[in-house]
Amino acid sequence: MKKVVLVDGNNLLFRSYFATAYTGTIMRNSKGFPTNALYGFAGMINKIIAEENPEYMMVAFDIGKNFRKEKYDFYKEGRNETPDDLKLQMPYAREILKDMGIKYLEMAPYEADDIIGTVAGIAESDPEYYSLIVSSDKDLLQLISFETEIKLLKQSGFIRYNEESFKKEYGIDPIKVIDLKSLMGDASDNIPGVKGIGEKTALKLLQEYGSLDGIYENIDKIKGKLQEKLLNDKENAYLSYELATIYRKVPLNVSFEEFKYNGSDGIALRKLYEELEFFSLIKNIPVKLEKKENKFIKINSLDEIVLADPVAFYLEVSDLNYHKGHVLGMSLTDKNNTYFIKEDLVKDAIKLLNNKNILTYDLKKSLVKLDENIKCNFDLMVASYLIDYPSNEDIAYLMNELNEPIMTYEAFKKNDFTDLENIITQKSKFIYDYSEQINKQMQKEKQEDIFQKIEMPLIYVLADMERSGFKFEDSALSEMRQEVIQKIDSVTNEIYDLSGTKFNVASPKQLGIVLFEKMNIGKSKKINRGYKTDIKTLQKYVDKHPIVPKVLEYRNLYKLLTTYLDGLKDFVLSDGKIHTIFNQTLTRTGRLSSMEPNLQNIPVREEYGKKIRLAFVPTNDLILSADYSQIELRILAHISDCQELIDAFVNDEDIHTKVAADIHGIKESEVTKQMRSMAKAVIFGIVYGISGFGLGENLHISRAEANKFIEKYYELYPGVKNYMTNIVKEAYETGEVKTMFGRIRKIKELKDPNYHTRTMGERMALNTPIQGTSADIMKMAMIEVYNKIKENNLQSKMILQVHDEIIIDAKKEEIEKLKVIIKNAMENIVTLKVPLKIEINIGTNWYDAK
DNA sequence: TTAATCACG
DNA sequence: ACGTACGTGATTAAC
Repeated sequence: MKKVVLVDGNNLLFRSYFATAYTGTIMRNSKGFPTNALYGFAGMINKIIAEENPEYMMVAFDIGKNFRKEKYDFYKEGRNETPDDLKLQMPYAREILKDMGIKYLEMAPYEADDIIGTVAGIAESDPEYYSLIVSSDKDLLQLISFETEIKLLKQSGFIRYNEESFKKEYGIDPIKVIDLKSLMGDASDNIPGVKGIGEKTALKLLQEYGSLDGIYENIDKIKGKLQEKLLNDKENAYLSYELATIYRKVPLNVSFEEFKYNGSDGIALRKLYEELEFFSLIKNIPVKLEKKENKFIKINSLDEIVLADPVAFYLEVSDLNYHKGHVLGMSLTDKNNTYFIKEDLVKDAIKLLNNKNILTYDLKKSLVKLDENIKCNFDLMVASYLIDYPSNEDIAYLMNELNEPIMTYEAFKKNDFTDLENIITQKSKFIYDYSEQINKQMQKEKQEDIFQKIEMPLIYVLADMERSGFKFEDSALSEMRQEVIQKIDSVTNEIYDLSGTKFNVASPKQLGIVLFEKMNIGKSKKINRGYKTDIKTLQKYVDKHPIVPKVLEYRNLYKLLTTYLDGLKDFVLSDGKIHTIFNQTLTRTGRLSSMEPNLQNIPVREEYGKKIRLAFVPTNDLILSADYSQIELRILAHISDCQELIDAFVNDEDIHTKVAADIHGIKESEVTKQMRSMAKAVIFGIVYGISGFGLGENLHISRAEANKFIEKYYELYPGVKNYMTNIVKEAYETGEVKTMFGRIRKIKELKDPNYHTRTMGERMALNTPIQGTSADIMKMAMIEVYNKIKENNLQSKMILQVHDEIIIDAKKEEIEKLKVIIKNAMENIVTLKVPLKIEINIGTNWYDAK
């Protein structure tokens, strides 16, 4: 028998609306459109699908006037008007269902209950089908029969009733729910029932006399007050009977085949979820199993593979962190065939690609995992990144964007990689089919140079760095860890003493209440969940109350402990090293990012935290660090063509001291430390597009004073001011900005109607050419350093990049050679109007290499 | 899952 | 009148 799942759509919508609306503020998308009910609704539907795996499914809604109301004015009277915020969402519930591929029905003047009752009735008369009704409305219990079950939703979870279990619990036949309701009434629907009779009494009467008619036929046997109540309200009882009865002859003209559930239209549903901003749901969109032919050859031996040129390959690994995962399989596609290659043949199969034009997605993953030198010409992930297409580590995002729906890696993994062969062969086929199109687009947008000269060669460099890893000696930190734990303990106790209360200091919410309500140490901006308690806010009161510096100390120590002392050791693999993953296709400016763990934010600014770096040690002999000195400012001087700044760099002046001297109109020798650091803040702020307000906040000076600084700066360096004006203007005209080397960043924010968003776009326009050019230069330098190390047959390894710094795990006898190679590569990789300058430091660990 | 916080350049 | 410094990732508490 085939199961038909019948869902009470209105019931689900109301439930999910009121589940969150009571708090007063409801979920909305960024345009302010209410979405709370829809979010819950979509979630519930997903859950039903997951739990019931329905072959047939239908959702019923109320619509228009209903006949009960027409007949009895009081029906559902007194019920609160449906909130506008919920009404607005109702049409979208239908849209969601449509895109999910689920049939829905609505027909005035009938209610959802009537439609469900009718359909369940049809199923009963057809031996092929049986029904499962999903709702939290007990009215529907009357529909339970030998072929109709109900999943009654509760506050959490549900109870499933069939004929037997219902009888057992209530002691009456399901159909008698109508009689029950005619006696007890229903406050929410304003069904009167018999006054003074509730569920308990009504059930007892029905168990004894069978039905409403039975009760009145035997009314003489009922004594006293009860009899009086029943006689008084006899008319209401029968009226209630009529109202409570689900009408099961709605003139629907449907067949069960229309209810067949075949999965969602992934593309349309994705679009809709994007509009509603249900990003978490997008990831789990169940994908319709494509019936389209996905022909591939599953090979048992490599001899079966005959490859034309070019050929696309795709490698699937069992974990997004490929350092941890293992190879699941590979697929190859050429103009004739697609092959599936099982895990044990992968390493040999990859050799068949020698001397061919190779296309793939995420080459770095394959290089790291297979440890083979694969000469690949085209990494679709990197190419997509350059033209602002989805370039997630999961190819599914790009495929979905280009209307080749496939389940996300997350869903695939959750599904234990079921259907591996089918899924991954689709991926290599996709790479084969779409690479040319993306390549053309890349050429059109003039990203070819960045792609060929920077990003593709960089993949090999990064793969090697990731594979090398950074040796981590956790034992070097054991003393520090003990000390930090002990300090946290004592600081916590001091905080308890000073505040007179015990609470979780790590909880911003609790801390806010203690500081700003209980102790009243000052004022703080109220935010969503309480008071703002970040460093900037707390520092205002650092002298006001001794608890404040203690809280700051706690925070500092807690961060060190959780993120670094405890956090890092979990990433040490069996080789005693930490292998990060560099994300090459994530940032909007062209920088890299590092994750699992992030090795680009290891403490350095504070002496104590910096000691974490003691644990990062060489596998060779020494750690060598080479960092660009003020690269972004040099780039600013170059692209703004500001002669004063260019001269300062050419003459190797201390730029911050010079600017401080210029601003104050004094000699450089007269510049105080404070003046210098203020100038530094101004210079950095300018690069970020700071306002007088922001600078003032930062330097603890008035906004007017800050403005004066900025004005003065512009006056002294008109080229910079000029650059800022021009780049923003250009960005507005073209909708994008470029780095010196032509890398594009599109800035949609500039077209946003929101003022705040637009000004943010302006600051991006201002900053990106600088940050991005710096990233380009560093990438080129890395490639050069890497090649030179190879050419010279050195054993030393580049292992890390931190935006303006590279780290080498160095052999001590290679140090002098390395210094020359690195200095030459980094300083001369491009020629600007200003010199590029690096500093090199060497130590026996990362801490000492500074 | 999201917000708050804080580590880095 | 508005809101107020660019680019990242990890952890925890709170929802």
